[in-house]
Amino acid sequence: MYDTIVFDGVYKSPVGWLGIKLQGNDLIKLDWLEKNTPSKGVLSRNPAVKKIIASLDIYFNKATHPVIPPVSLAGTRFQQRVWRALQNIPFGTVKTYGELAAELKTSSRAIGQACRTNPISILIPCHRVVAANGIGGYVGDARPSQIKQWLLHHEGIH
DNA sequence: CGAGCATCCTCAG
DNA sequence: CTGAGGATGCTCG
Repeated sequence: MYDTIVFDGVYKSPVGWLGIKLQGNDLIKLDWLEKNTPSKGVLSRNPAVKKIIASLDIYFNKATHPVIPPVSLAGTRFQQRVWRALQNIPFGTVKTYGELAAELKTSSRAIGQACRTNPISILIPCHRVVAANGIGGYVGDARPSQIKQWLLHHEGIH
């Protein structure tokens, strides 16, 4: 899946490993890893990586949403708009695809598509967007996801 | 332009 | 309850 991507660091969360990819000091990708964990590990001495790891620690240990470190997002103008809107959803609350669509004057499917291409998990909380009837999809899969359920539960949502 | 989406709503059984 | 089907806006080839 990420055969050609070399991450600058990894983070071991309670639900799986996250890969951290930088460009300069900006975070450009934070995504769930499958099985193989890059050899650099969590002990990177890169200060920018350490900063991101600290933010993730805050999210997973203190159960609040951390200040988002500098990111550089590659995407269309529409995707940037959706990703910015996602960052305004507070810890512990959810919105449906339809609600976000109404706010941004677009369609629910377009919201889902933009969520799917979000390059930065957790810090840009695409998991707080749920379907009108159920939990909705995650990481490109329309089926209910264990990770998404865990994250929502972590934020006190049943 | 056409197809594919992490959706939503309605309607028929 | 279930499933089919149309509406929807955006992206990619």
